[in-house]
Amino acid sequence: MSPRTAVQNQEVRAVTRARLLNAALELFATRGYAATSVDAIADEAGVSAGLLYHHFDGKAAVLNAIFEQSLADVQATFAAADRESDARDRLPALLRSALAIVPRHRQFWAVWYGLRMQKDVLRTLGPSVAQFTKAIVRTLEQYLEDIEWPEAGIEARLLFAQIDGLCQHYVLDPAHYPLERVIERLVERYTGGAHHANRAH
Amino acid sequence: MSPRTAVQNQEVRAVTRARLLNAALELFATRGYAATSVDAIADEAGVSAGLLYHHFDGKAAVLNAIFEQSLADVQATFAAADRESDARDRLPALLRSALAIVPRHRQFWAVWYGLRMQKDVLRTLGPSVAQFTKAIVRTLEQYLEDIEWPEAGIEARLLFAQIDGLCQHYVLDPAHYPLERVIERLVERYTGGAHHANRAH
Amino acid sequence: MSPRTAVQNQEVRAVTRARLLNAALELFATRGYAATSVDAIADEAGVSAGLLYHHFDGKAAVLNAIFEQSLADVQATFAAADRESDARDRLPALLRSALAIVPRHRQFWAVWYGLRMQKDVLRTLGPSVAQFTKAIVRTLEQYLEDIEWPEAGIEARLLFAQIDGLCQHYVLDPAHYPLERVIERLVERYTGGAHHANRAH
Amino acid sequence: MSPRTAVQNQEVRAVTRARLLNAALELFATRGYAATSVDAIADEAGVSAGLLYHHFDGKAAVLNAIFEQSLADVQATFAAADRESDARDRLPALLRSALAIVPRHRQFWAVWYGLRMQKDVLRTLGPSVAQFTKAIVRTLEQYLEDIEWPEAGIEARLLFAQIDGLCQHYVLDPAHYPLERVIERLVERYTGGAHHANRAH
DNA sequence: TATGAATGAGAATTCATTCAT
DNA sequence: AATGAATGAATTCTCATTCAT
Repeated sequence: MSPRTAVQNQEVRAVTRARLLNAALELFATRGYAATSVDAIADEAGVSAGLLYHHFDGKAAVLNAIFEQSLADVQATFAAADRESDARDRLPALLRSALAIVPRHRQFWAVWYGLRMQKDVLRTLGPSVAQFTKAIVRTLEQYLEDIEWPEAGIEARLLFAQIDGLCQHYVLDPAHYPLERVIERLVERYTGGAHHANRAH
Repeated sequence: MSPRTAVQNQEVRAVTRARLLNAALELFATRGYAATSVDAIADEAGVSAGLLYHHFDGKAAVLNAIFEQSLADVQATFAAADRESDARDRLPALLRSALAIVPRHRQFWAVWYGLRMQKDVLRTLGPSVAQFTKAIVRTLEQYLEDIEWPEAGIEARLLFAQIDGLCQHYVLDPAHYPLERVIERLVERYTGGAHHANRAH
Repeated sequence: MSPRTAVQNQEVRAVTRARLLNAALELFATRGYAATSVDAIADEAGVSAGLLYHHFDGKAAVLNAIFEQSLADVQATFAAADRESDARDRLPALLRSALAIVPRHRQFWAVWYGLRMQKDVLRTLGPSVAQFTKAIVRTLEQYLEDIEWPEAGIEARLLFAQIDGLCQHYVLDPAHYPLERVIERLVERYTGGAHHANRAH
Repeated sequence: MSPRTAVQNQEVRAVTRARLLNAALELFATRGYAATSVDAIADEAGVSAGLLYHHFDGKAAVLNAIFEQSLADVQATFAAADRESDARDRLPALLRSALAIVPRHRQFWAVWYGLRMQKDVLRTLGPSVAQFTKAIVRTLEQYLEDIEWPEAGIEARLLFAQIDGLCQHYVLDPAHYPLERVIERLVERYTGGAHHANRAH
């Protein structure tokens, strides 16, 4: 009774949706959310602007979908670190998982860093996004306390600053940023007797 | 026709210009550059939108002026650290100067962090802005080499990540961020035998 | 390919068509013709928007079909009054038939009253619709002349105004409008010696 | 300090506003509210579409302004009838004032009649508009009771139906409608001993 | 210097309609 | 017969910018 089968339709829809999301992600990342027009997204995706509205309620909904998509992956990865049985392994695991996440979601991070200063936009993105930053600091602080790092509260701020900062610097110039070496250096600092002796020599 | 003297006019001009810049800074910081209208800036400044065009060539020029204003101060402050005679004092001086700069230019940093992922905007801001980030990393690397820090290249990345990251985290929540303590912790890490022992014990 | 017989298909077609017309009537009546989208009609009818185009040439054709459907009934009812053998019975018969027609076509009247001021829409609805109003006045005038009502031309205007007006007022609030009593009052006025006493002479 | 004087500006603004309102009234009346585009209004007014938004919040606000403008005049005229000292004069005064109002606001009535079936539009027009019809019926009923007309409640419905209906029929064809004679006939009916003779006895 | 009316280009969004299946 | 993905034109609205005064 249906022209295409339901499955075929679902596939077509999924493909178009993915193309729109990719196009939007690309443009939001390079031009910024506010400076990207719906027309430009549709163009980049190779479809008409009207079609975007069959898939999303509007530009804001596209942004939302991007966040849902990427944050789910990010949180899943962080959750994996949390399942390490030995407390000493959690921080390295988390740091190394960042090494994997950041390049995989390079454009998403560009969007995120371009928006996170604007509270009105964040408000439209649901509470989990707004709390994202705070949640990470709390996790880091817990990990540091678990390995009895002194002044864990302050150190957590510094550690988070390092992760956040290097993530951005990588995103700004992924071709040249020595992400792996920087993260390994970071792992060293927070590993084993590392907090007794800062250098591995 | 004009009841004002030339000098009075100059004063009025300067005041209006400053009001426009402050208004723009405030709005760019909270709403983002692209999402801020010229009308909104003029409104916030308490003048007509038309008047903005007597002071600036357009919205982009206002952004430019904001960068000139703030970057000049930032660079002057960093230059002061550079004049420390003892190489060991330069890094602490630079870190502590950040402590002063960041709160003073809180809104500027919000604008900067909201824009720096967008290469097209940066291009309109002149080459000095685009090179800003790289220049700082080079300076940091130099300072670390001066104190014979091993792997200064990688460490400079981490150090910059920390500075950049904490600056943003402060800007995101200035009321609660323990900026001073975080920076002092940072100074400790990079002072004296600090690179031998990461903790102050 | 087709598991239905031709007869079954015809039945299904008729049902779908009726559902579409009902849905359109409902929506045109409450939102107005121009403000009702084809999608909304299809939704309300529980079919896809595409299917509407298998039954009608477009949105305007749906409106046309609604008019054909309802006007046919209206004119048939009025024609019945015309067949009264006694001239004195015609007017009461017509008035009482209105009592029956109006509630039966409540939504149609809402559409009609919402559109009849717009000459461009009327033009697309065929000449019979445009002449509808004038035809009724002529009939009323004839009926009044038949019972030798003085100034039948002017009185026909007033009588039509009453019919038209009460029809609208009923449609605006069918739950509370005392349609029957109002019409009976109207019948009284135009019955028996009423028009002798009715004038101030 | 201002380029044009404040008064000059006010005049220019008022002129443009009036042109927009006239253009909108004209188009709403002939094409209907929903079918009239903002572009068409601006075109008809001889200004750019953007300018409309310097004067009104949007299309709905234009409609609102039209209602405010016309309803104020209508209600003022009806209020004048209410000030007649002799109860017997009130109804004739009200009827004759309609004779004056209707042609003066011909287009407004076309808009009103084209919209009043759509409750969602009315809701945007403020409560006074929604209650407009009911308020008139109540007034008419009161006037009829004052002159001891029997069954004033039902008669008020009929009287209102007549007024409303003839108003519409006039609006539909102002060039040929014998408005004055119809209203005089109406005045006769409700004047003097008419209501004694008017009943079917 | 300053205003604010005015514009035109472009933004987001809606919608009647088509068409492959 | 029926679906729903897709389109393109139109619609509402925003906004940077100009200009007469």
